[in-house]
Amino acid sequence: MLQLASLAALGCALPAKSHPDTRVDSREFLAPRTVIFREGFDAVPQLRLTDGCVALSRSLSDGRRQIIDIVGPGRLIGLVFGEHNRTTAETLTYCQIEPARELGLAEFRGAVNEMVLRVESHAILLGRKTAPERVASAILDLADQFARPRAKRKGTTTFNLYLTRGEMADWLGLTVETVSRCFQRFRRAGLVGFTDPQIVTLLQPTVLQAIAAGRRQFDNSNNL
Amino acid sequence: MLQLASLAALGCALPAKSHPDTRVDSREFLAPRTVIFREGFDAVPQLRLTDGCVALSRSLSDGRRQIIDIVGPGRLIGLVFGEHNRTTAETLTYCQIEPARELGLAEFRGAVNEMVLRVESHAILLGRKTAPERVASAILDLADQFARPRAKRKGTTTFNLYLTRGEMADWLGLTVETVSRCFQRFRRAGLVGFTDPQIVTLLQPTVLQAIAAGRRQFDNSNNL
DNA sequence: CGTACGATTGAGCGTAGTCAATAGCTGTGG
DNA sequence: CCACAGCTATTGACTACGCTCAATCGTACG
Repeated sequence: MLQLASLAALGCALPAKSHPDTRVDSREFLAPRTVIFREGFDAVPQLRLTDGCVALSRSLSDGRRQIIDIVGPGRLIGLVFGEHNRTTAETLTYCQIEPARELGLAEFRGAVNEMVLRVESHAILLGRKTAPERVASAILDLADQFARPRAKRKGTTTFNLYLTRGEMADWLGLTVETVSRCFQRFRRAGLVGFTDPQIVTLLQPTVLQAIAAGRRQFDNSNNL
Repeated sequence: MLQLASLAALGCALPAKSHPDTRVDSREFLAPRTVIFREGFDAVPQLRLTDGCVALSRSLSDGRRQIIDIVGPGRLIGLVFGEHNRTTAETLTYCQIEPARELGLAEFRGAVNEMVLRVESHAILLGRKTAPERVASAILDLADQFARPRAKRKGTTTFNLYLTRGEMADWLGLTVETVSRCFQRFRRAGLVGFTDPQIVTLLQPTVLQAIAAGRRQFDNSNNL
């Protein structure tokens, strides 16, 4: 029960009752690994993710998959400008979503800007960063999206890494094994801590930031 | 003079007079390798590329560069939704640009959709495709954007590959050498033809499409 | 209790990167 | 006119990062 206890401690998006069909607050909870909409299908109305974690992905015909973005609470999914969904959206946790109310122009521009900015940053990551740089970037991004503000204010940030190693791999353009090895290297170097593979603590965020940004002097130091 | 003759034959964006400061049609021609706007600087008004080829890129602090998109005639550059430019825009040829007139909603949505679609497709390419798959995808994309319609209607498509091997590498997340090797493999396999490295003819577009899409059976066949 | 799945770890391999040399072309200046 | 520098492309030899394959462990679940 470590898993569940940890989830609760971190404020994971678990429903009051654990049955996935439970409705809370007259809103629907979606179970983990539920497809919200699928790439290529008719566009779905804009949604706002109230709680949980969603992966947006695209696949090649032979099954190779690339997760384009990981979306945390508050952000929009299904920003579609054409007739069809560009990506598949899949929940990674219990999720609460609601139809996005009409957006003001400024808010809309902000949401579009954030989305494009993130995809473009991810393109640099995929095209030009090494495996440890990618994993460090990912850990920091997820901490930023999913660590509770209260936890962040204290010295050490701990958060739930909703993604499996396989999903991290599909996000970062790596394999499961490489992601796992990078995590272990970071742990041995004292940069992050975890007992359960999903519950991660940032121990040296500054060093992680340096690695994520590609400042190479940190690669060989810190007994990596 | 092969270079210049070929450029002219393909309708490259050369000014009537070769001096870069020449003005034609009361519009400005920008010389190749001119920076139009720079990443992080104050946002520039929307521009339409009338003629030529522009690269949008971002860089890491140590100089590693990722070209996010290659823009051909008719498309917009400087679709900015925030206060600062997300990317650097640099001409790769003589270019003609003009302020984009006010866009209708439908047109705007279309432009945004195309932009996001392209970046997301590029993310799959960077994260999940092999080097030959990337190069094949790039060749087809550039043929689509830069081959003249007249040339396309005939059996064989020939076009000017405005990018150097180095720029291809920065676009595809590879190195100069790997790009060059892929081009040579494709040439030996009879998929593309070129004497000048910039002037490329598609000889077996169907096979290139299959490789670009990642249908693996084509990798070992066709004496690659 | 058995099956399934995720994570980890090791051994070996292969794709793409690094380093280096060369050729070809362009533009410059003596 | 030629020598030279600078740049792009190509090619070869070697390296190494990350992938593949395989085995093991722990936990969840029916």
